[in-house]
Amino acid sequence: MPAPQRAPTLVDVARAAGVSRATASRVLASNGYAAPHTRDRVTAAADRLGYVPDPAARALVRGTGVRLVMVVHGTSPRALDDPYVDQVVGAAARVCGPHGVGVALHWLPTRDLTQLRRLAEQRGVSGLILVNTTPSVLAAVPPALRGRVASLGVGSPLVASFDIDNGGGTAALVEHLYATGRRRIAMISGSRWLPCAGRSVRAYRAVMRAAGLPTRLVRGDFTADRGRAAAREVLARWPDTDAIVGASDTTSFGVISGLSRDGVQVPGDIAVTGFDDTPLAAMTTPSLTTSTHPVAGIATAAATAVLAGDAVRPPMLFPSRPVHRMSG
Amino acid sequence: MPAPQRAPTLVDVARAAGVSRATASRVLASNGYAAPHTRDRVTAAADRLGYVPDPAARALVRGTGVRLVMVVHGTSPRALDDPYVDQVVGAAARVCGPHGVGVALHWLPTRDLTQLRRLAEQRGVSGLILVNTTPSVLAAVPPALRGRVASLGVGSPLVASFDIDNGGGTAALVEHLYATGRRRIAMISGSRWLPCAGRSVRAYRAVMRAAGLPTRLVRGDFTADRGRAAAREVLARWPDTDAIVGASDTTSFGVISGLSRDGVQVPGDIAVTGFDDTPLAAMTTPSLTTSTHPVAGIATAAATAVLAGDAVRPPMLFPSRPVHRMSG
DNA sequence: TTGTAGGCGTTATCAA
DNA sequence: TTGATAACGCCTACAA
Repeated sequence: MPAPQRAPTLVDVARAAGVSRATASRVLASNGYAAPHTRDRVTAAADRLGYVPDPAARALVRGTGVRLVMVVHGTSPRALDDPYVDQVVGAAARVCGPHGVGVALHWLPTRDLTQLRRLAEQRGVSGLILVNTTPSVLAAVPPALRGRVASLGVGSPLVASFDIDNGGGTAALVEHLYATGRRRIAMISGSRWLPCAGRSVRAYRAVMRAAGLPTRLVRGDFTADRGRAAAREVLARWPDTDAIVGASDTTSFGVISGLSRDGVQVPGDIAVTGFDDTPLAAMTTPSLTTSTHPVAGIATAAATAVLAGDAVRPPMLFPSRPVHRMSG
Repeated sequence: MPAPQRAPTLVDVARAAGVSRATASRVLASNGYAAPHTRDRVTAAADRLGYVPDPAARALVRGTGVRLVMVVHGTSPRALDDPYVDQVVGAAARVCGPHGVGVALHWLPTRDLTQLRRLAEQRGVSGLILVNTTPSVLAAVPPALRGRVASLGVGSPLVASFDIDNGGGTAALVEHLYATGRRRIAMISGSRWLPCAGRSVRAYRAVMRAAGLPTRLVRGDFTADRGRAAAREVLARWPDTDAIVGASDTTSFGVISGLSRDGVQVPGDIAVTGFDDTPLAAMTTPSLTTSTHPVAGIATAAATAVLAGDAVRPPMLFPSRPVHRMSG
């Protein structure tokens, strides 16, 4: 038993199994030929020695990178200061260990989408996951990234999409409000430039039209502050409003906070719904009716696909399911 | 202009600068000698070519790993399902890119602390950051990790500590409650096994003793559900309680939710304080008085230290500053 | 089916 | 102060 401390390397395994490096490598990593008997001996030796391939060496020779970059698009670096981003990074970081890679977080300025090209060219980058994807971002994705880029949002023929069915989720909430007697339903939307926000708005419009009701739309930006202000705008323009659909939980927390400061009862006077099912949606008073999304599951799926180098498949739509609580 | 697509390598830089690989390497990475003139030429060439060292090659030859592992200690994998963990991972992921590494997330089961040894032996692991650190975890840290392990919590001679001044923060909150007239102050603590929870409890005890008041202590576990139940326990045992100090915001959200369901007014009847300044502490009704912590800053400091391979320094205590809102 | 040999991009140890 | 040169651990033609 020599080398007591050093981590076992491929040569150690090969020697222990009585084969050459190449054979051991073939069995352990590549899909090359190997006699069943040999295969067994090698895997047995690897297990016994607790062999773990060195990701650096592997990445070097294979030309694959060593880190998965989470690319968050936004106008300022503050785009990274978002619990949603953290959650997504956390989920990706969970699936990275076994692949011998890690997650890095990068802000992609709206002003300089060419950074995408630079990221793609970097050796060391095994793949990209796009967050807050817009059509312009998709357009800026260099072809060299094919097979190792995914989007948590809209996709393209080049970029695999792992998205939430915002339309369906919003529609379900609006229909729920209608079913519980609300008729003067307003919506506070998300940022104009985000495709997913557009889908929500369209769904809201569609349901209202189908019900023969007029729409009441105020632009928001996913922040609570804007939600608070927007709620007042709604009341100023349409004082008889009896429900407000927020584009995000955060928006709706702001809405409720603004309303209650103005002495408006929720849900007595106005019902409020959120979107996302933030952990604390269940904790507030009143608790927030919202739509829940398997965020971690989505990020996990995207990371797994990128790490596996899967071919681009048709967009994957994850469900948005309503959660009925006290606020609406 | 040959090789239009391939990322520039060290040879390219060397050739462009008219020096040898070794010299280029010395200038760009190591601290070796180089004539000022040479140095300039090499850096200029590197800039012009947009040279970025291949982290894999570097890690391979230097024996340094390629990922930073965030090790979260807990009894079940659900220890990873925590916004705090996500936030910490996100912060670390932000500082990783420039170093050519990424973050992986790993659950360290209380039952099997020997996993730490296995992690330490893995090539590919450049360093560890411990979360939810306990003395037993510290004891299980193998010496081989010296210089590349940090703890977000208690430390040891081997493990650098980046911690929050829970004691100071809690004391400030309790003193604030006292200053605003509360005298029958109860505390709902955190999990018994977490050192930081112990510090909070001690601080609470100390302030109460100094004020000549009896303590009212109920054990919590940082969850909202437990907070709700614990609030009722407090009321059952000490019906005249006029303030409750929660060990975490989540605990306190549960407390408030429980109290308001029982018709108790916050802060009218009972003041409630949290701990952590969760994003939504400001959004709830009533908004939560709590203590704020530079979590991202702490994680950033820890990650930076580990990536730099800093020597172990005395524990670094980050401030816990009270935020006065509506609940207390 | 297996082994030999060369190379991936860097760094570090020597001489020069 | 600089330049050859030998690793680092692994994969993959190619040859046997």
